[in-house]
Amino acid sequence: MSRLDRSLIAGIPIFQGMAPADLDGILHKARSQRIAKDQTVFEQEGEAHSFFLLLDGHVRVVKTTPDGQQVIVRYISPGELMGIAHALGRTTYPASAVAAVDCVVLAWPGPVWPEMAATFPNFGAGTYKTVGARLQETQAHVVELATKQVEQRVAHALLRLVKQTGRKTEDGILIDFPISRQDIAEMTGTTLHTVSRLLTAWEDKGLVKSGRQKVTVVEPHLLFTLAEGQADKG
Amino acid sequence: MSRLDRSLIAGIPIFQGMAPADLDGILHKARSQRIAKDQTVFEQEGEAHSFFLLLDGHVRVVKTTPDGQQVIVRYISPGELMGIAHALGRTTYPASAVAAVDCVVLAWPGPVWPEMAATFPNFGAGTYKTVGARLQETQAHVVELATKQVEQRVAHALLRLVKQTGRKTEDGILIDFPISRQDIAEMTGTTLHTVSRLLTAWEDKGLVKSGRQKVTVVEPHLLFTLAEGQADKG
DNA sequence: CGTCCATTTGATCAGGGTCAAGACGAGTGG
DNA sequence: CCACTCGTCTTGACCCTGATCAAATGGACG
Repeated sequence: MSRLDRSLIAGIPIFQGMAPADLDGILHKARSQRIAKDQTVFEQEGEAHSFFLLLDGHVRVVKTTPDGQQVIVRYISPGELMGIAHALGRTTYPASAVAAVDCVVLAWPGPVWPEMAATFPNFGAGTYKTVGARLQETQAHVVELATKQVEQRVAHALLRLVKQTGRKTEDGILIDFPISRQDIAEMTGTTLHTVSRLLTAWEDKGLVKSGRQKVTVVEPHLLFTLAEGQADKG
Repeated sequence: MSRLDRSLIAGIPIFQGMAPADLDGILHKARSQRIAKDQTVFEQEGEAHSFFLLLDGHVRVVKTTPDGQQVIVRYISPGELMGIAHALGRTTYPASAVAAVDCVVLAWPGPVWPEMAATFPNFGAGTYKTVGARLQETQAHVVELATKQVEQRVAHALLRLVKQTGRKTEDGILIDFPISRQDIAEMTGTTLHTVSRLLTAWEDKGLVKSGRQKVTVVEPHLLFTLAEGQADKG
């Protein structure tokens, strides 16, 4: 493996405020790894030997039920940690992480986590803050699934993706990695058929443009009003 | 306020392995507080001035949507922490906590959290482990909402409550605090009507016995097979 | 050019939400 | 002690959202 340059991680929030020598020390413990599209970074139930930082690409975190159904828990963007089971006192990964495109990650052996957290308090605190933020998001997702209609959930999911990974194009804001109807269905607890029907309806209304594994949001604001649309069951 | 005796907290996992003097030090910073049934321990969006340990009673943690719908995120049992927003880098509570029965809690001012975590590493680690465990549970809840039928979700919810707070009676295992059909509906993303129908159906089959704000599970194992019952949408 | 996968779209239908009444039981005030 | 009230629970009727089933279309890629 080649020497890793500290510029790789200098700009990442969780390493903010560390001395160059510290960054080098952290990188020294890491190995860099490429993950081809559709390959897994780590697998649900697998021994949690490492934790990871995504340097480039997009990763989806997926939980699979015993009967084979899948739920996409979240998408990871560059600069985010993943597989931090160790920080939570777990020894196995609770979900799988699949590269949505070719990715580059840094990997550290799990056992160095406590060491790093002790040596660099900001890193430890940042990790916990990440975990806390994810707990909030996940709880918000529970509320959404429990109280909102499918249309609102799908609209919200698209808006979240746009915010997280949107790239401006002449048509509108493009979700910057390949995403299928099936993927959107697995994020929102519905079926690809329903997602397809919603997208074509929205396309007719000019809210989005979409194609094969591609979605562009043309009118985020209108989509937002749709996402907030009135209540339902309960 | 009267002096707090260390026996109050000596048996609680998160304080395990601390010297008596440490326990006294921790208690010295706490105040004890009674919360009458249906009163809130803390409120969603409110300034997170304190964090809490439930000593006695049962508390439900509730998120309310802008349009007034409620979702019960979890029930807290004696010995568990709640309102630990500070540990997650938040300044407001993300949910409300309501006493399901008359309760006794210990409360610490939020700002002492970092101090306690630094002084008692086990306490800090224990808190994070709690947060991690809750993240896992919440993600499992998302998967359940996204992939399971209402009947299975309600069955699971009852089994969780039985495991958490069940008390053996001659009829079976009683959920040890008042819980309404509406409460169960808010835990599972359905309506009180559907919960009522399910419970009467189960009662006819001899799986449960239930009454006003009271549920006893007679045949946990049969209920479990029902909860695991085959797949569905997706 | 053929194969495979993503997508679309129609038809059907059922799970469970909504609407509407009532029954039941516990607590309250007279 | 009784009447009343309020909140919980039950139950029936109806119907809508969205899942399921089934096929066909259309790109992408080897």
